[in-house]
Amino acid sequence: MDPKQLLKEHIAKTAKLSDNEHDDFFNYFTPKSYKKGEYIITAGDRVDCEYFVLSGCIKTFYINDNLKMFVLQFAMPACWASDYNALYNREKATIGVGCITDAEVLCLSNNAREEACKRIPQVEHFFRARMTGEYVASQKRLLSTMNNNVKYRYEELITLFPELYNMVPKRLIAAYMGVSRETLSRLHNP
Amino acid sequence: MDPKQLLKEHIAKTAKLSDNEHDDFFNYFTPKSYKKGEYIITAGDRVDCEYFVLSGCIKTFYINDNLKMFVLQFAMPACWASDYNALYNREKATIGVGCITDAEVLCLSNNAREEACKRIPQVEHFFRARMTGEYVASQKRLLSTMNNNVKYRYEELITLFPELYNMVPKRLIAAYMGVSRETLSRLHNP
DNA sequence: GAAAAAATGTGATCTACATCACACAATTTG
DNA sequence: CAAATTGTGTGATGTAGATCACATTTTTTC
Repeated sequence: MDPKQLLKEHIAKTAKLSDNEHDDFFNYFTPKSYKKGEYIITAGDRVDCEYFVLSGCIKTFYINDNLKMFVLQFAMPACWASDYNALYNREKATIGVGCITDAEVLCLSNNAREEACKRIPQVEHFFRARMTGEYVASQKRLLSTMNNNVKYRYEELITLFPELYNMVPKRLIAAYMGVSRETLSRLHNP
Repeated sequence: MDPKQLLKEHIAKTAKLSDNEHDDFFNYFTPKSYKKGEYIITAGDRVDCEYFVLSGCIKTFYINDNLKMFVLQFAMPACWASDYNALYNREKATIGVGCITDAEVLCLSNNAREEACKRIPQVEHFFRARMTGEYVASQKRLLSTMNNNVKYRYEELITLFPELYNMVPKRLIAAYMGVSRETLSRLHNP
């Protein structure tokens, strides 16, 4: 789909932008393309942008001291990704962002977002709604992690996002659920 | 501390309200008092308000089908608490809110917040910043849960919030970490 | 301040998942 | 298309934390 249209429909779910305002807002973004396997943010980087996914699939992840990876998010089209702690608090990245497939994104810098929020109240409203939604989703995931076993959570995930089953290697899905790839593999034949 | 002043200083960390604007905003709140053990929100309720804690300690929690409780948050003074999923999406509460000690709060209804956000841009800015912060914190907690063992997370929690050690029963701290009270108890003498 | 209720400690046993090890399959690369 | 790389399946074994059971301590209530 046309990038501008995808963004417009995404925003329309929570905020009301006039066509002029949307044109205005859209100009704050810059498009970029990445190849499968490329990294958009690597731990230690200065983080300047958040990324709105147009096509492909992107992961955000954390790697601990033992080099074990945890996936925070699989970002499909019309999702946003970045290291928000680093972005908002001007700290170095501890979260990485990488491409699971070839991907196109729209980049929005911290400064651009803040300026757009100041100039266009409905843009600030949109980002408030977005962050509220992310917070609620993150809490739900935390609860599900504490409450349900691996099998249940795996089926929950694949039911919610069937695309992931073929698009994403199982070891990354295991890393999303915080279990070893062996354990995930053993769910089929118990 | 004076409720108005506590709220003012809390907001000042992320938004700039003139004294007039703050007076205006403050009028949207209504104060309430609760006794230790009382519930502010019970699962199944219609949720109309979020709560800004003035004094005491409040928990937000989820109870699963086996009646096992998980604590999402210990809200101390200058923290906010509610079931945000229910509040924003006009659904019935699945998260409860209860008082660990006697507590005083300021209630802000959904309508009041939205009206204040519309009329006072810096109020909308404040809530955006707040939700961004909550999202980042929630992700950090998820990572810590997947990455660290109980002992580490317990010490992390008590280091960050030493008040909890004496104020909150250990079984609730266990419920916050998603482990049994027995396991928490065994951390002392391993 | 005695009785009841709630919270905590501690042993014994069970279990979901981790880790290690290696075979096999699929995908990428030159 | 052959070789190298990356991903997946599966057995054997180890372990953190759950669960059950009961004793002890602390707090609440009348």
